[in-house]
Amino acid sequence: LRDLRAFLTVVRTASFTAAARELGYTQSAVSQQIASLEEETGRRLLDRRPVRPTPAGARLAEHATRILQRLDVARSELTGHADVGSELRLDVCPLAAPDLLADGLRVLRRSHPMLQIFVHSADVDEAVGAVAAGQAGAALVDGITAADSPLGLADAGLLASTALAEVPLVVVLPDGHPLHTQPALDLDALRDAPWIVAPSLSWPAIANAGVGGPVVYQGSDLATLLSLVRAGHGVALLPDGPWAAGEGFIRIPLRHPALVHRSEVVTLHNPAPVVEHLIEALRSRSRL
Amino acid sequence: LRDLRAFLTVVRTASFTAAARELGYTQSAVSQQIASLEEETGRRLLDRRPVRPTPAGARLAEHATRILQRLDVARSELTGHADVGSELRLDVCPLAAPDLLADGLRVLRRSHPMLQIFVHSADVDEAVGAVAAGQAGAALVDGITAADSPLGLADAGLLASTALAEVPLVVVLPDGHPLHTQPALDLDALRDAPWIVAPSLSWPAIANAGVGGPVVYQGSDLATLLSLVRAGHGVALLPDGPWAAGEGFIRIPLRHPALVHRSEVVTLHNPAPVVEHLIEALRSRSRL
DNA sequence: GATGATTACGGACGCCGTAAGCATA
DNA sequence: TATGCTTACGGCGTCCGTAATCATC
Repeated sequence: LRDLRAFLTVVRTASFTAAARELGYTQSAVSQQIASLEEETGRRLLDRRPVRPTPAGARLAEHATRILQRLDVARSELTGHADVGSELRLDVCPLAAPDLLADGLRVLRRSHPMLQIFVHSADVDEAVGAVAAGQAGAALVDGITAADSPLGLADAGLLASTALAEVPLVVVLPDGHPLHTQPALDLDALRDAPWIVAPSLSWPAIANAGVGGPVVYQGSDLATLLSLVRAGHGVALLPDGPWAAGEGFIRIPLRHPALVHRSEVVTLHNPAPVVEHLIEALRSRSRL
Repeated sequence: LRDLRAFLTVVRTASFTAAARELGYTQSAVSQQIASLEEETGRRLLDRRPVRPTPAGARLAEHATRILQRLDVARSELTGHADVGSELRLDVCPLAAPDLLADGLRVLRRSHPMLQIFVHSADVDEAVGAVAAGQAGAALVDGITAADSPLGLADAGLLASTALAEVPLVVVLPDGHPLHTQPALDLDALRDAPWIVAPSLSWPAIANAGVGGPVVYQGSDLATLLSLVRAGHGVALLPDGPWAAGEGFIRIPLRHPALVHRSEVVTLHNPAPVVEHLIEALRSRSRL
């Protein structure tokens, strides 16, 4: 039902008028669509002036997003674009296998010299959404999970994902932290620590492992994050690697729970040949 | 798009006529709906005589199933049934926390003496589907996963699930099997073994761990499964517990990968009060 | 009083049913 | 030849746009 699309647009733009313009309708039509939805559900879905979803409306918006996302994907798969044009958008999360990305791009530039590649830095949700919407040809995403377990970023079977890398996790502590002499750490020991979260690390996996405590900063930038750790404002959890090097803090392997930082490449199930080629290049250079 | 519902019904019944009857349309209407879908996608979705989905049609059916499932859930959540009537259907997988189920039912019968409870044995997909369709009030499901990791049975955010139990896994070998003296086993050692799979154990998690080999029997019954193991026809992977006891075979703990058998209870996000009560009873008796 | 959501009403399009056509077992 | 899917066509309902109304900042 196209009412759902109208509803989502209204929620996003917080305006009937703006939504109508975007969808090519009159504001009257949008108003009727929302009224139709509210009558059908028997509940008020939007507060007016300002236009905001009610709790029920927010829940519906969640469902509607997923529904339309899957419709988009279904259409993309069925229309089966022969190949991407002269441009390819690639959404990447900052910590998702950056070394492999460089290799993959090199391969792609050699085999498709005329292809213009837009590398778009994004968080996981944005990257996955871009692939689902057909805006990006592929997404390099990452997250925390158990070894050999998929990240499960999109709805089941919605998108295809290929594992690229799994690296150990390290707890990053400021020098002089009470725990900084430990050879390895359990998350339990840091249960009430102030966590500084790298944006691309899926916090739910950690929260699920029983770690609580106030989050003092949701970093969008690794340098800032590390400087905050250095200043003693909190501790961070990062994939081991060169980006976690520097002065003023110490890296200690995470012992328990047995989690890893995993990178995957996410695409449609029937990607364009260029994208398939990229995936194969990435996969062949992966250690998994 | 109600075309999708028609399409799914046609696929399920393998007949335009039967689908039309079930949906309250004429066969002509259904034919037009399918034609509309095929024109819109530009691909043949069904073979006729016999009526079977083409590969593209099968893929669309997968998407359509999920889409309509989520629509059902959205409607259920929004209409917000005050409470279940005089009946409550509970779908349970055979190995999903059977001890907790017994406790939960006892609590429920005490607090709601007039409630008639239908306990419906089902596999995971069936159970989850029944909850999504509003046919069952809750489902007790199980599967194999890493410790503290959700099973991820439904699409993200579609249903609410609560962890009930996690128990170690044991490899069940016939007496005299070459490996039967090992104190613990890695799955690698059994890579090419003939596996006998308990239906409620999610095979993908095992396959993902790298275990292959032909599956000689997909059991629907634990006694049969164990007798097959006893007869030397294969090896099985089961949650540790009394159901895995008996003569003629031996249980050996699974050491690697670090997987557990996990049970969850799955419901709508806003279940009826009776169901909420059941969940609370289960949760409070759980060790998680 | 202006911006913006709602209500009233008329026209166009889409969708379903009836009925005829056609292919396959 | 019979079953069952497809095509043709007509009526009814749905949905959108225009325009007037109403509410809120």
